[in-house]
Amino acid sequence: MESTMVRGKVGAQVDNEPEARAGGALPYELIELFFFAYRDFVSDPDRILAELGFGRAHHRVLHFVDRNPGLTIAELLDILKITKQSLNRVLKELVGTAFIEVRTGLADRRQRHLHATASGHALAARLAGVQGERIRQALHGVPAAAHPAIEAYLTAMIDPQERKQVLSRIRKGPVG
Amino acid sequence: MESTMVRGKVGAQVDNEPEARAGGALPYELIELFFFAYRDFVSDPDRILAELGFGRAHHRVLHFVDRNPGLTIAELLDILKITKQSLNRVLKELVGTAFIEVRTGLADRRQRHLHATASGHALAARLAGVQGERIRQALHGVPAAAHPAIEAYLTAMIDPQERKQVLSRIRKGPVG
DNA sequence: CATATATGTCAGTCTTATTGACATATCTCA
DNA sequence: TGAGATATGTCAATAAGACTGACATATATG
Repeated sequence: MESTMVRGKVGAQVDNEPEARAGGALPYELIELFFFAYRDFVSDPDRILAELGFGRAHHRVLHFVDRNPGLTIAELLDILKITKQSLNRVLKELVGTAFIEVRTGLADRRQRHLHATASGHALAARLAGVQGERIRQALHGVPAAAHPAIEAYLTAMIDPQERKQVLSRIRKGPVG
Repeated sequence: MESTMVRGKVGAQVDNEPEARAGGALPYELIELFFFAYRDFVSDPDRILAELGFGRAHHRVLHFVDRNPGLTIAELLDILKITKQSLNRVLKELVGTAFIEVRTGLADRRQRHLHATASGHALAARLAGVQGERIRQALHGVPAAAHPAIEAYLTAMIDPQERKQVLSRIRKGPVG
């Protein structure tokens, strides 16, 4: 009943993974924990967004615009990995409700630079707040010494080819 | 107010979180890492599923049925937190393609007990395999001593009210 | 000027989810 | 036994979020 290890290592009675053997038991616990953890992680913002008639797509757009002021359409599409048609509706709604502001590029007037407005930033911060609160309480039950390992683990879960780009974007610091 | 006959409670207490802070900067890195990590985590199965004309919904159903043989419709709905109408199409397709088998309950003939077929189990194992591989390589870059902390962290990210139920479901062997 | 680039938009489709309303079989209990 | 309650199935309409394809416009660049 050691609560932490991946289960089934010596599970004699159940032969539940015949063709699964690619070199050991599958980490079912971590697979399912990740699923449930992520679901609850996004549920907090979902409730707030629903009050405003927004969905997760709005959250993602607002979040990355807030974190990367001046982001262009193309950059945002690259981050979100969606098509411009998908982005369009959501972005139009966020602009229409004045949570995001569009400024024509100065150097290149074809570009659109996106910025969160004051209310956009407030909403983004509120959404990040509830998610941050969940993270904070989760970290609370874990030795501080292990916190870097958690970050390292999540980082290593990202596709290697994208990892560098994602990290540089994440760590680029807010507002500026 | 919002629940149907099928859904469980969703209303967590509102954690009023006005603007930014509460006791420090928001953990933006972990917020974004979780987002990107989860996206890539599901991308591997997505590719396999696409070949078969299936989507994520099929994956989830097949996964939990495979892991919990004999699962009833009601139990599955409780795990997935979707409506029976949503489940229906997906489940019908999985049954129609013989990845899942339905058996009428013996004790209670109203119930339907779901089982993965041989091919269903093979597919489930293949999907869990690619996800497990990603997890394994991610764990590789983290000191083994910190592995329990990662599991503890993910567990703590789950809603407290659900945590116990989720854990018992995850750790219990196949129902048989 | 010709072409490439950045963005916008129209139209249609798909998957996954929703709510609402019923239908049917079966179990339970008074 | 008969009246509900329960477990599941199904029809219909709708929505969010994504997609492809095609085309339009403005601007930059060589």
